[in-house]
Formats: sequence, C-alpha cells, structure tokens
Amino acid sequence: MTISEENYIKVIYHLSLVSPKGVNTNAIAGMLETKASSVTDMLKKLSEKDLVSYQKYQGVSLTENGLLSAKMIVRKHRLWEVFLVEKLAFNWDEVHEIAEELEHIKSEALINKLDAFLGFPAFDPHGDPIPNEKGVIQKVNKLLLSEAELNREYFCIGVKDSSSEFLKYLDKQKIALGSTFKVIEKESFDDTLTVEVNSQEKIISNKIANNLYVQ
Amino acid sequence: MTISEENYIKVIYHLSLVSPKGVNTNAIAGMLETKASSVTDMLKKLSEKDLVSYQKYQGVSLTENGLLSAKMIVRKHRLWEVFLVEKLAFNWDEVHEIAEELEHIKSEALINKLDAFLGFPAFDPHGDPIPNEKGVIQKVNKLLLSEAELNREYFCIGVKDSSSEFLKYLDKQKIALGSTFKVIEKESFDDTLTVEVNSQEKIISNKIANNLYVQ
DNA sequence: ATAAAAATTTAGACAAAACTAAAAATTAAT
DNA sequence: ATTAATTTTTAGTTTTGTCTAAATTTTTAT
Ligand SMILES: [Mn+2]
Ligand SMILES: [Mn+2]
Ligand SMILES: [Mn+2]
Ligand SMILES: [Mn+2]
Repeated sequence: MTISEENYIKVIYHLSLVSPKGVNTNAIAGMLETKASSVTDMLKKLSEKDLVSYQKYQGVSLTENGLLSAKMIVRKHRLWEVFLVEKLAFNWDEVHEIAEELEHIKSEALINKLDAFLGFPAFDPHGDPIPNEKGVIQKVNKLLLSEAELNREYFCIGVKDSSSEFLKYLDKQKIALGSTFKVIEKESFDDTLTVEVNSQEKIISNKIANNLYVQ
Repeated sequence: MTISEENYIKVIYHLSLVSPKGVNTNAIAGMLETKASSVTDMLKKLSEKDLVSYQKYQGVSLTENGLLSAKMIVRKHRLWEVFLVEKLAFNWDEVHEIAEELEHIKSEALINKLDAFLGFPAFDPHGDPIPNEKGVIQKVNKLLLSEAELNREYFCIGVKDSSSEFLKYLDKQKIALGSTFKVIEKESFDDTLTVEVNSQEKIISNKIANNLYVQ
C-alpha cells in the first residue's frame, strides 16, 4: 500500500465507526482535504485491491482485508503517539501530525518492538484504545461529560476532539486524562455545566462537554 | 523536499566524500538502483532548487544548501539507527532499511528530542559519526585493518561496508565495535592477515580487512 | 410527480518520478 | 587524429495521484 492508499483506508475506517452502513465520498474528501473526484478515483483502486467494497453512488465500506489494514495503521499511529509523549516529552497536542507520518513506516518488527518497549500500552495520549498485534481493540465503557448524571463522580478517560486548539484549552483549564469530574448543575437554556474538576468549580460549555469522555 | 529528492541528495553526499570534484550520473544511478536518464531528470530539478550545482556532462556537486540538507538526513538516519539498536534491541544488521524510511520524517523537534533521549550519541551502531544540530561532523582518526601495523594493538571503531551480510559475518566471528585487534602476520601473496581478535587468533581475508576501521 | 439541489462520477489534463530507445558528448584506444 | 567505446542527455511514454469542468445519479423540496 502506498502512503496515500493508507491515508484513505484509515479515514474510511474512522468514518465507518460513525456511519457503519457506508461512507460518503464527500466525507472522505473533507477529511483528506481533497476533491470528491479524487476520492472516486481512489475508491476504484482500493476496490480493485479488495480493500473496500464499493458500488458507485452507494458509498463505501472496508472489506475484512481493509479493516485489518486500517487497524494496523491506527495501531502504529497511536503507539508512536505514546512514544512521543512518554519517551520524548512531547505535549499531547503536538504529536498527531508527527504520528501521521510515522504511521506509514513499513516494518512489522519495528512496531512490535516499539509496543514492547512502551510496555504494551492500552491507550494513546488522547485516551484512544490501541489495537493489539492481531487488530483486537479493547472495548471501553465511556460517556460524554454532557451525558453525565448530576452529583456523581467521574474520571476523564479521553477526548473526542484531539485538535491542538482543544487540547491546549484543556491544558489551560488544567484538565487532563485522570481528572475527576462532578456535575453540580446543568443550565437548561444552553446546557452549560457547572462542574467540580479536581474539586475546583468551573463553568463548562456544552461544546466542551461534548468532547470529553468520562467514566 | 520529497522523499525521492532527499534520497538523491543523500547519495550525492556520500559519493562526493569519495569523489569531491564531481559525482557521476552513473554512480548515482547505481546507488539508487535507477536509470541514468532518471538521474539526469532529477539533477535538473535539484539544480533548479539550488541544492546541487550541475552542468551537463560535467558531474554534480552539492551546494551549501544541499550539503546542509544532506547532513540533516544523515543525522536523522544515524540517530534512528541508534534508537533501533539501543532502545528497541534490533541487531546492527537489521536497522539500515528501517532507518532508510525513518530518515524522511519531517519534524525538527522530533529529531532534536530523539537526540536528547539517546544522550546525544556521537556515533551510530556502525561507527559512523552523527552530525550535530548544525551539521557539524566530528572528525575521527581511523585506518583500515588492512593498513594496520604488525604487532600493535588496535580497537575496531567502525565498518566500511554495513551490508547485512558483512555484519552477520562479523557477528559469527564475534567481531564487534570495541573488539581489539593485533595483526600477527600478513601473507604477502594475497594479503590475508593472521590477527588476534580479543586475544583469539583468526585468519582474516583482505576483503574483510578492507572493510574494518580501527584506531 | 416533477423540478431543483446536492452528491457523485466521468472525461480530460497535469505534475512527479520513473522507464526505453535514440541521439549527443566525452573519453579511451588505436 | 580518427575511430570506437562509454557516459550522459534528450525525446517520448507510463503510472500515480491530483485537479477542473461537465455529465449523471440520487435526494430533497414543492
Ligand atoms: Mn498519515
Ligand atoms: Mn491520538
Ligand atoms: Mn531513504
Ligand atoms: Mn549506519
């Protein structure tokens, strides 16, 4: 697989988690910042290679082959992110772009040795699960902070949006994986939350609450 | 720079250490396993970008720009090799190919943090010097084992050929960086050496002796 | 049910990096 | 100094991945 093919497969994978019955051409184009016509061309090629099943106008989904390939790319991406944060002391908002390149390095031995070196981590710095050598992904119960019950204790276990802007905002607010949350009040007008974060009271907008996973 | 351009620049760099007055088209083609006509095309492009100075039929050399770029690629290659051997427990004969890919990852921050993580190593697993952040390469006195004096103690500090075959042969012979050498006798007919390696007597062919650096 | 809007695909073009075959320049040999 | 051999460059294609513009299909709205 070329780097370009791998990027397509990975995007189709991520999109199919949200729309399992078929991924749209435009959605793929949006994620890859390319044009719909380019996507159509690529879908034909990926279909040729039995990585996706594709019928024109009907959307696309991954084949078994494609699914496993996608998981391996995601595995590499997330392991490299762990390496960058844990070993090289990058901040969690700086690693995505670099991992976007590292995920395409070809060696199987490399990724399995990296996995061992890191101590077989189960989650990446953003709380996303890391597929194992066989592509198995540990399922985790989680909900959005916006769905949390009032006056119950939760832990932050992940972010939905892992853009640099959002992560920097969380840094500023001293919110990190492991932070404790207790929702004190929910404003019914705009769903703004009053939350105790690590025992400190904060006002949290609905947009933020919709991008934090808790447990 | 594209990956392809970087590979050309690096090869021109290595070849220009041997032939400083200008690198041949065919030599480049040989190293990159491509055709001379492809090389000519690329040289025009690299010349456009002021990475090489090139006049047709006259060979090519790196500009100041090109030289610095080349050193940065070599720096990345060798630092990644150190990482693979020191941290991931790869053998020294397994790392070249993987580093060939890793050397093209773009981030400056990455490579400088990797350098720090590794403790600012001066040499790679094959004894080759690692350029620093500014591209400065520490000069080291060394000679080939074939040029060594009789009955003097030397240390192995590097290999000239770092092919997997040669390195595996050295493993089998229990020769590694740091091994001590004392040449006992030189057969004048074919330059075969009788050598004490780590106090053990071995017969070493001229071809081998021509690919081991000692000090 | 029909028309308008949106999504998707096709057709044709382009840039990058490679190739083959042929032409041109340089170097080596007589 | 010519000729022959070698090296290098040019000319013309090919493949990959992209683009724009136009055509087609599907979806939505009246
Ligand atoms: Mn990527
Ligand atoms: Mn992540
Ligand atoms: Mn390379
Ligand atoms: Mn090396």
